[in-house]
Amino acid sequence: MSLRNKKKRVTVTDIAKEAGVSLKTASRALNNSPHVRKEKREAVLRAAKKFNFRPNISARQLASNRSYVITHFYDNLNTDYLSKIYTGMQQACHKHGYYAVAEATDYSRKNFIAQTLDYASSFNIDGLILSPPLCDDAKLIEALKKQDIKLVLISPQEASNDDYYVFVDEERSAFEITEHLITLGHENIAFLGGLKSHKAASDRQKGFISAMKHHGLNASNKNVKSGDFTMQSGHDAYVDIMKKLPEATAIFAANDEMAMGVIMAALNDGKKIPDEIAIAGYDNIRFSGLFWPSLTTVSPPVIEMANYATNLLIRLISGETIKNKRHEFVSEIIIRKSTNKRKSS
Amino acid sequence: MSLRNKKKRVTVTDIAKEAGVSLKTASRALNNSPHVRKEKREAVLRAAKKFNFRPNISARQLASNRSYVITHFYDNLNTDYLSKIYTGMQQACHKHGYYAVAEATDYSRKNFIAQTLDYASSFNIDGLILSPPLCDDAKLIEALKKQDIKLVLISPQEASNDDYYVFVDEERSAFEITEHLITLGHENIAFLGGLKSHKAASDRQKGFISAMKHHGLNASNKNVKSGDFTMQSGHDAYVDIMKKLPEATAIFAANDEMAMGVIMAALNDGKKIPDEIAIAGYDNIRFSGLFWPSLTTVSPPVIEMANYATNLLIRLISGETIKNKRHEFVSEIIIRKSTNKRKSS
DNA sequence: GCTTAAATTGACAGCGCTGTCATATATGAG
DNA sequence: CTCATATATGACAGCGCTGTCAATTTAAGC
Repeated sequence: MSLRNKKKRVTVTDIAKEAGVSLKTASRALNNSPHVRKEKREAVLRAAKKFNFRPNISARQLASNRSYVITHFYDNLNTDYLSKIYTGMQQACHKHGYYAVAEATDYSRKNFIAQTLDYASSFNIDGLILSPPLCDDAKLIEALKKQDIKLVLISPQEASNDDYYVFVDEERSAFEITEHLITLGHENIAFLGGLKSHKAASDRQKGFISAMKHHGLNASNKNVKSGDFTMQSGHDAYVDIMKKLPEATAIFAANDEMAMGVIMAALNDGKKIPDEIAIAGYDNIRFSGLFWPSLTTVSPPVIEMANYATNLLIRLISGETIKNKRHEFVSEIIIRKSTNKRKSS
Repeated sequence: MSLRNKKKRVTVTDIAKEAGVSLKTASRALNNSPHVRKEKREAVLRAAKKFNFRPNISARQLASNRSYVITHFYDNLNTDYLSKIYTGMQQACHKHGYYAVAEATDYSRKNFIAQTLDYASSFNIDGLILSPPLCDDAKLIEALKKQDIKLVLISPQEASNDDYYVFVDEERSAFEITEHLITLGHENIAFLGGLKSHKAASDRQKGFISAMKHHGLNASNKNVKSGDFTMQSGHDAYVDIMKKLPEATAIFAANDEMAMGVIMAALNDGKKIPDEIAIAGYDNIRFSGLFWPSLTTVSPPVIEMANYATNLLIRLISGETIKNKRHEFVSEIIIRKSTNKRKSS
């Protein structure tokens, strides 16, 4: 059994001595407790800085019966998305001395809820971030709450009055990117949507339609197709669109993968992109910037959302009462090489 | 300050009582210490199971002056790769009661090493996983070792005699996937390589050439091009290849992104894939399976590598002496829709 | 200035576990 | 069967911090 070299650690006791206060007062000052006189607080903070003090997280965990661990439960294979969430969590956790952990779960498993609860309690998790699809499982959420585990949801499909959550206005972004195409001079624009059951997809479609109407453009059945979010379906949709709406000069797909499928079909069809046909996507997956031509798309601020959610969670764990249960984010429109001014033919 | 409900926790003391042994013996049994008689060990384990005992990690951390945290330091934007490493670490950490943490660093920062050391010591990290490019920074590694932090490297470019590392045989996989093309009947195969300074890329090129030679096929300058790993460069390379080697019926690119660029250029060129030209890539990025046509490629077992590396690290932390410093992995060839039998024209 | 309430401070115990070291028990050699 | 050696076990302290609660100081009211 080898042990880490016992370099003498700087402890709160050392800081307290240096600052001329008691252990407990030093602890309070270090933890931003409001019940510390200003001069003492400053003395403590000065001493901590001088000694380059780092609190021992394990000791704090043990004494306070909290884990200082925040876990993101997910069941999702989109590593792009997961990484962004993790990054945002990390940023927030760092600042407050928490650990961020990401935990894959198997949503389809029979006793999923029981296993999840078991995990959360055995690791003594303080707070949980839930992303789709887990954030829409009312039973899971209820069970977790019963265990007194704090929760923040990311992009739930249904807004609940009881839950804290962050979300992004999909309709607005779809409106904006459609408007971008219109501003470029496009008038015959097709929309390629996703599954109807998917709320985000239908929000995006709403945004498209209202932008078209807002600008006095046509948005009938001829302009709107449905895919299943795969590249293949984007490819097939292009063929279909060109049959029914050959005058189209722009296509807006409800996700990047379909947009890429559209691009490939268009190239295959001998069209120049973006000059003969402009193509926009949605999501800004990592590959969108690497694709060729790079894709104009909507970029949801996932990192910021996760950061905000984590901060919120930490405040909840600390016992703060927070009125505002929801926080809205706005996506950024990223203009790349797949869209351009309509060339008058 | 709200506190977690104090449900009575099951502690080692409870287990010890139930099993009729001392606290310490129970602790030993629970930790697989060899110095426990069989019957007592079994009694303890039975009691632990009966009470559904979960050790309190914080207490263990505090008492043993170890953090039970393993961190992956990286400076890499490839979220696919990072997620896989994290998954592998998680699997291993779970089994041994460790926490897995992933930490982005900024390698280009001036005082990078100092900051990294500071981080590692303040979080009391027990062990570190280093991936490219960090795993090739001799100075960093030396500094870390001086702090008595255990290290395992993933895929370092240079094999060191002092370091523990896992790696994958790139040359062999490139050989195999080339052979796959040859078996399909292709004879005029082009290779699209990467930057020469990149060891993996040149290993892949070696594999290609030796497979060609092994089967008595030509592998001259005409067959070998260089790209820069981007999709755009794959596109450009296709045009170039078709100029110099118009009889080519297959192209093997040293990474998936270039392979996708090749596919797009080929489609644009009016070629049917895979019937008129077969295309293979390398890396099996997430998008390879979603691409259309889906990409035949080489899939390095990143999760397994990270899992192994983490297990190794945990053993090192526990003080085991391990002779074998290196462990080799073999990639899998994944055959999808971008390659097929050569159609005799 | 005196009383009362509020804010601030500190002494102390103890979170649940492991390391140390002394003690007890088993095994082997002769 | 005895002594020496190896192996197994347990008593105890203490890791560094926070919660509790009582003691002290300060502010407020009149």
